[in-house]
Amino acid sequence: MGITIYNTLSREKEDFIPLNPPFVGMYVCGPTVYGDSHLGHARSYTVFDVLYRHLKWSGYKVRYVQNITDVGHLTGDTDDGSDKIAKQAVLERKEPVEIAYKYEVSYFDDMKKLNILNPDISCRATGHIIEMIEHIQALIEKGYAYVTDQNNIYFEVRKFKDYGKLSGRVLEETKSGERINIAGDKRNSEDFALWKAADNSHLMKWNSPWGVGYPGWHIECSVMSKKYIGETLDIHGGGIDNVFPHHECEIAQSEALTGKPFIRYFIHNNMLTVNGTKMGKSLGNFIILKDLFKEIEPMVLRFYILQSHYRSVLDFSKDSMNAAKVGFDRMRNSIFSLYKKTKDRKSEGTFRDVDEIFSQFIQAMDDDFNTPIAISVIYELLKLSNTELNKTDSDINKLTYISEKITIMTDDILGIQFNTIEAGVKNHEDQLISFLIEMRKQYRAEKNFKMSDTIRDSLKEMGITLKDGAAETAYTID
RNA sequence: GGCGACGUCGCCAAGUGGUAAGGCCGAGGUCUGCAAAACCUCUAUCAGCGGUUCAAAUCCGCUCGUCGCCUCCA
Repeated sequence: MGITIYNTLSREKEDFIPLNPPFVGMYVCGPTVYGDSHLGHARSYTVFDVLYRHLKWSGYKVRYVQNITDVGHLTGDTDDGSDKIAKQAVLERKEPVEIAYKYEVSYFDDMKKLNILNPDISCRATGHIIEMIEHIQALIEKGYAYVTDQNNIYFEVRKFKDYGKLSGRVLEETKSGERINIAGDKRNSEDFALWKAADNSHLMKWNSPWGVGYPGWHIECSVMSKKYIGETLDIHGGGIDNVFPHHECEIAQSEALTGKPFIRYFIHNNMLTVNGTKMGKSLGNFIILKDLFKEIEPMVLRFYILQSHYRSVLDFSKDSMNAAKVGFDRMRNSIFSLYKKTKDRKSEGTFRDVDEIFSQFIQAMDDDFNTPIAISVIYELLKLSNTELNKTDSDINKLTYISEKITIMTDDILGIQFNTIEAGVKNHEDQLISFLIEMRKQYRAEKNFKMSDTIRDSLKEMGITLKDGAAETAYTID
C-alpha cells in the first residue's frame, strides 16, 4: 500500500515512486511578495503543507523548496515593462526591496498562524540572477533561445517539440487573441521572455551579457529547483492557474537544457472562489488573511480548507465557514476531554477497533491526500472516544491509545492544532475549575441546587461550560 | 474562439462500475435535579435525456446550468 497521486501530466492517479527513495524533492511555487497573502494562498500552502507532512510521516526524507518571487514579474507580456513590486513600491513610496521584504515577512507570519511548516529551503529570485543568466545563456547556445535587436531574449517555443504536454494546448490553437499585444521583436507570438532589457525608469535591474535588464516570469523556478533539488524533481506543485503558461514554460526551458524529464509528478490545487466567483485582484472580492483572522481562528480556516479535496473548487462563504466552525469546535471539545483524561500517560497494547479506524485514515491520505475522508474518520474515532469517556468504568488505557492516534492524525499529519486545549490542561486554571466542580458536586449531593447552579452559571459567564457525564463532570473553555 | 473542471440530502462535502462517508441544520430518544454535553435513531438514488453493462452517481453521447484557464494571479 503506497501513496497515489493525481499527476497533471498524465491526468491520472499514479503510484508515487520517487526517483531516489526514500528521498523526495518537492518544489512549490511560492508567492510574489507585493501584497498581503489572501485566501487563495492559504488554501494552496495548506494543501502542500499537508502533502509534505504526510510524505514525511510515511517515511520519506523530503526536501521542500519554495521560492519567494521578489523580482516583479511583468504585468503582461507586452513592452510596457511595468512590474508589480515596482508598482507597489511607487504606491507605498518605498524601495522595491523594502516592499518585497515587508510582504515576505507578512507571508510567513500568516503561514505560521495557519500552522504551515516552513519549507526546508526558501529561496529568493533576486539571489539567483547569476544562475538565471547562466541558464539563459546555455539555452541560447543550444539554439532554443534568441537575442533580439532590443536586447530581449525569448524562448523559441516551436523548437521545443513537447510544448503543450502539460496543459494539453496545441500551438496552432493557442494563437494569441486580440487581448494580448504581442511584443514586437518576438519571432513568434507564443515565444516567452527569458530576459528583458530595462530602461532607466526601471527600478529592479541587473547587468547581464545583454546589457541591463531583468529576468522573465518563468525562469526563476527552473533555475532554483535545479540548484536545490536537481534536474528532475519528484514533485512540483502550485495552483491550477499556473498550469499554463507558467509550468508549461518551465518544462520547456528546463527540459530543453537538460534533456531530462523535469517533473515526475505535477500536482495542482484547484481554485478557491468567494460566493461562487473567482477571487481576483481586479474583481474586488479579495479576502486578505490578516483581515479574515480578525473574525475567525486561523485553525478553523485550515480545518475548513481540508474539509474539501484539494482538486475540487472550494467556494468560500460565511455560512459554510460558520458550519465548519461548529464542527471544529465539537472536535476540539471532544479532544479536549480526551486529552485531559489521558495526559501524561502512555498506552500499552493495541486496540483492534481503533487500529481499524486509524488505518482508514492513512488509506484516505494515501489515496491522493483525501483529507475530507480523513476528517470524517476522525469523527468516527471521536465517537468511539466519547462513548468510552461516558462510561463509568471507562478503559483509560484504550482512551490513551486513542489520544495517541488522534495526535498523529490531527497534529502530525493534518497539522490541525488545538493549542487552547494544551494551555487549558496545564495551568492553574484547571486546578481551580476542578476545585469548583468538586464543590458543586458536594452541593448537588446535598440537593442544594441553588448553590450548584450558581457555580455552573458563574463559570458559564466566564466562558467555562460544565458538562455532567455519568462518571464525572468535564468542562470546556471557549 | 481554443483548452479544462464541475453539477450528489435545506447547506458544506466524499464516493469514479457492485448498489450513496462525514460535518452543519432539523426531528425523536437515552442519560440527567434541571441545563449543557455526549451517545443512539431518522432524513437523498446522485441536473435532464439516451446508450454500454448482469450491475452506473461512477463509462459513452447529447441537452441544460455553473465555474476556471487561455493576461500577473495559489
